[in-house]
Amino acid sequence: MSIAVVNKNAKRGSTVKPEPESAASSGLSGAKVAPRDRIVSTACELFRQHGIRGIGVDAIAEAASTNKMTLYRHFGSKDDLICETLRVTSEKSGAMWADIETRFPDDAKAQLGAWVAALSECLQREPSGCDIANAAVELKEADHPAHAVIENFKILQRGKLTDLCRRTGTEEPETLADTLLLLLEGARVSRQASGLEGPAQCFQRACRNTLHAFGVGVR
Amino acid sequence: MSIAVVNKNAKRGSTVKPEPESAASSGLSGAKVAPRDRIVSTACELFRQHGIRGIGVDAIAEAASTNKMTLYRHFGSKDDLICETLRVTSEKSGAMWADIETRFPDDAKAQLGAWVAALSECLQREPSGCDIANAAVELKEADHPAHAVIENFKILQRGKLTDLCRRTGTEEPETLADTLLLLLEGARVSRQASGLEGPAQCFQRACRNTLHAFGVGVR
DNA sequence: ATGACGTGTTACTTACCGGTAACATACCAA
DNA sequence: TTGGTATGTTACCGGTAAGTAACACGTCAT
Repeated sequence: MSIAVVNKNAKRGSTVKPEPESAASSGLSGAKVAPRDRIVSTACELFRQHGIRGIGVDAIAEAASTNKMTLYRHFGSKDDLICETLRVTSEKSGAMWADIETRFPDDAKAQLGAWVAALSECLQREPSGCDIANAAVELKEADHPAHAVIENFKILQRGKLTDLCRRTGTEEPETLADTLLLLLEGARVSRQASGLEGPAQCFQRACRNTLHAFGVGVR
Repeated sequence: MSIAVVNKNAKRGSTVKPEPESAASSGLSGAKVAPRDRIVSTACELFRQHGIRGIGVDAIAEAASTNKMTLYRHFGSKDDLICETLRVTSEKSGAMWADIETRFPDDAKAQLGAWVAALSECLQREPSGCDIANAAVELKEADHPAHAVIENFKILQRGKLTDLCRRTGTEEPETLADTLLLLLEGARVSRQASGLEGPAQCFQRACRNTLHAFGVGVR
């Protein structure tokens, strides 16, 4: 099983102090990010890169410039940490929604167009698919606590999008919203399996076609 | 890390012979399935149930009514076995295509309709998404041999579908095919994360709408 | 009978990984 | 100063996983 060597029970090579603030891969410069936050953001990144099962807590802690004990003081278990990263990811998505709403207040059609554009752009940038959906694929144990977070996010996302579609005045807003969600999830998973030149490349066009078919001409 | 207890270095509980032919979960009755084939079909099943990283070779061998040594005599490594299961899954998909073609010879529109219907039915039946796409999500190591199999399958599938769309006489057959693929992948991943009542439920309707929009009225 | 061949069995090695214990250190507030 | 709190360090435990070695057994063709 060619498992990528990422873990090996971290043993810091150097004895020197690792520069009190090395910003821990999080873009913020001298913001003095607390260990807990470094751990969460690092975990997000590494889970995305290696998969949830593909990275160990030790490696996460080390990459966050801290250690396993501190990690376990903040999160009782790896599962807890997983749930937290999913929650943070959900919140990021919520921020995107808020941003769209402030940019195009009271203009449902423009908001829907912005949603497609934002996700399309995100699709170009992020090589990995939807972290939440990926977690659902990886965590098959039916009783895993992450499933609650996943379900919650999916319901919220679907509700918001359906609502937005409804505000455009289209008939069958539910079908429109679900169709767009299928295209989105499909594009994200397809991007992982087939790259950017695969079916994912037509995500934006497919969305526009769909919107047009539902009588929601954008722009 | 609440890992489902499935492996624990298999130790057969009974000493009695396990009935020379217990059919190893493969429907065939007294067909005397060879160990190799039992292993492959069992692995397909268990990978789907627990994920590729979630099940060990020992558990697979035991579930196939054989043992790890025999498994390793047929497949040099777990990675080899993974590739083989993906190849088998690809072939099953190929069989579906052949079936559709024989049922509606020289009728591209009917074939496309049958494709949607078949996948939709498969979506109802199989709780887990596309095994190939799931493998792509789980195996993040860029150099994993399975990626060649995955890519090959995806290219083949896309080619076949694009060809079929082209034969319906529609303009932009590539866009139609890619849109349908996005809907399919999306439905499969959404079914895992949100269940059957989620966005996946509108897969068939979304496909019909798309076909209609591309001037390919089915039925 | 005699091999060869596929298979079963047991035991082992190596390695990783989640999680914990015990102790040391730094910093901040009263 | 004192003491609490968050953090760092090291070492360890138990479990599981991939992969291998050595040997025993059955079957089938010659």
